[in-house]
Amino acid sequence: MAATIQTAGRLARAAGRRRSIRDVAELAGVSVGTVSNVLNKPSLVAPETRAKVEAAITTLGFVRNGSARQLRAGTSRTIGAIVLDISNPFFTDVARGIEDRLAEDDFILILASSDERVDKERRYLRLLEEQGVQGVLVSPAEEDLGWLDQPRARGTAIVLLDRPGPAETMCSVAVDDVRGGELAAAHLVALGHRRIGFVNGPTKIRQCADRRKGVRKALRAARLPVARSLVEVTVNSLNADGGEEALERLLQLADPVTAIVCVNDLAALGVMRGLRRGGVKVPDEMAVVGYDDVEFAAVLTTPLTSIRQPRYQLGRAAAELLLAEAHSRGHQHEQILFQPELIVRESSGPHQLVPMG
Amino acid sequence: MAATIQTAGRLARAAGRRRSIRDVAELAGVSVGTVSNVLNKPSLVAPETRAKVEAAITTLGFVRNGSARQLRAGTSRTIGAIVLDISNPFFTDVARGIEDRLAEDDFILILASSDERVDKERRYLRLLEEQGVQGVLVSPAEEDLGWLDQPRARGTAIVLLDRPGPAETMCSVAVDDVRGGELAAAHLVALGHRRIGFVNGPTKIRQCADRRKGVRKALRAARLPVARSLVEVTVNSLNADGGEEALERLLQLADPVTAIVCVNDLAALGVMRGLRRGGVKVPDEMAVVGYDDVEFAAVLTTPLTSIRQPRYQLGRAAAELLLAEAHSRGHQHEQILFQPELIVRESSGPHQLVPMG
DNA sequence: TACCGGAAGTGAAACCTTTCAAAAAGTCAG
DNA sequence: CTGACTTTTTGAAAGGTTTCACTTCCGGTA
Repeated sequence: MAATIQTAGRLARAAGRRRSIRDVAELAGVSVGTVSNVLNKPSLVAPETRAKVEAAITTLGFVRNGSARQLRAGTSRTIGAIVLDISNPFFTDVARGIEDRLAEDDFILILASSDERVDKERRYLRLLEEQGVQGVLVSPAEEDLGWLDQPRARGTAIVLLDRPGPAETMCSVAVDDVRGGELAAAHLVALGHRRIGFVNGPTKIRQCADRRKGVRKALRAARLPVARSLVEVTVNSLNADGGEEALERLLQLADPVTAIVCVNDLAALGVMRGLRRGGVKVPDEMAVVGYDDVEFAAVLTTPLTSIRQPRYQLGRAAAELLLAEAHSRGHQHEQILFQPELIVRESSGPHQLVPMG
Repeated sequence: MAATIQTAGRLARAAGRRRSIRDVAELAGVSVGTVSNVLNKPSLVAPETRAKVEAAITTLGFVRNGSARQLRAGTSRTIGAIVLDISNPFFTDVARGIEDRLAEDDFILILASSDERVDKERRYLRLLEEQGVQGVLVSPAEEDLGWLDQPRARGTAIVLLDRPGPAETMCSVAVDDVRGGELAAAHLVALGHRRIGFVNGPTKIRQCADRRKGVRKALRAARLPVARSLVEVTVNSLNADGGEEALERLLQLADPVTAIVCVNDLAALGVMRGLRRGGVKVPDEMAVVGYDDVEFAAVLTTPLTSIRQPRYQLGRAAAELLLAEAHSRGHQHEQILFQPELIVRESSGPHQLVPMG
């Protein structure tokens, strides 16, 4: 698959070692302390001196040695983030939010993906600690958070990402999944639907459990009998095929549903695909609501109603909290819970009223 | 939108400073040199001594100071990558490939997104240099690569990502976009199409220019008159709306096309959406081919034929090259060009033969 | 002229690790 | 018991920056 088309040319690596602050000082005819001041506290240096030093820096192509700086100053300008899966658009947007916020304070982000594996998670945390990061944002792969105690005791600030934290003891940033499920179901109920299908994943995944809770809550709030108005279908793979499979089960019901809530957009896509194949009109004969508001939800032939999470804001807020925790000594831990948003599109139209059983 | 639900709890930061190798040595009753050896060359240390030291390390919760290590040893285990846009799935997959390859050699990745802005690009490169990275993978925002000369002269290894490099002088990894365009068009020609629409973006974007070249090449190879068999439509925004807009123009032609190649999948999605709205059947009345093979291409109601790029492999190869360049002194620069792959799905069916003009 | 005070610049110590020459300890043959 | 090894441990130097107590340099005032 790969083809090397060219292979030639010798490495032309610069001969000498990297220039140090001492070389700059020598060329500029000042002491090392002065060069350091030009770099860090320019206001303390006379303009002409500063100019001389800056000139020396450019002619030599001097680049500050971050390790030495960090070793001496004892503080870095890096933050780590350990996310569950870097190729998940959710975390990509979160990462972007983190990065943007950090850039404002001239921090940089070291991003690591744990692939939901505890061993990688821990290895990365250790590497980040060694790197001397000011703090780490973690979206933990497991329920148990005990492994974070030691690093915290050592002074590494930690903020939980996409996971509500144990109150009082640490900072966390998450989105209210219960509310999201509630929004989706309440929307359908408001449209007149009285029998709703819910395509869910395994409830040992927190998100699935929470969203389910929200869906049931919405029905109860509308004084609908949950047992009769909600048909739950659980699939193991939360993708389009899983959705289509779930749909088949829902269509075989004696007492059919008129609307379907899916725990994510990929599953919703499968449901919509199946409906089209079966000639069921969306939204006239079946309303569909997804979750996540992924990129393609808006651009489908029948645009998909979905629940949007403030992913970018989540990242920004997490970074904000971490910077605060890392900087100020007397810090109050905060648990921030973002609210998801219902984005109504064509896939959920008003239900043509049928005589209610 | 955000609501703080809890805010309490005082920071319980460990009192003392971080434990150093000296503390470990003292507790274990050995010299610092021995502790260092346990950490770096355990085979040199007698088993009992090693055990004592390891015990001391765990009781103290010692974490090696990476800055000091790097300062002294002169070499880090970090690699930087500057990509155009971290929220683009293309780069996400590439990043994953990079990370996986680096992990094998116990390197970690510092990932930065330039947002296609030259200033951010340069700022990040500087920060990475200061961090003492062994090398940097760059997908440059601009044609000009002069700004990479200085860092390279200073000894920072650089590999171009998703951009064929100037031969001989540096390593690069890219995907053959000309070939991709060729594959798409050749596929349609093979199906019997003799008049093909091409929805493209501005040709100053390299990818657009290259893919266009490939499309034309395929037609010439089939001995079709390019002027008559190819209808090019250029849109500025390469998204679904752009695609739908381009479709409208194509449908108004006196001599209509029977197939459409789109320069990316999002545009293809717009085209398909417009076709469905207009009641044109895919693939019977119009074949559609996209480019990128994004996640949703396979799960649409009419799955989309597309061109797949070996993104993960691209990342792996880039990391491989960078590690090689950073390690071995007498290094031959390599330009790797990956070949894209045609993924045939339902959206491109055989063309029902009409009498050829 | 002598002295003062503030601004500018200096230079050595400290940060924590790795490295390496050399010392110490242990092993074995003679 | 000695000498010739090998294995293990030691201790101090080195790496580049920041920090900070000091010195130097000035213009201005008494």
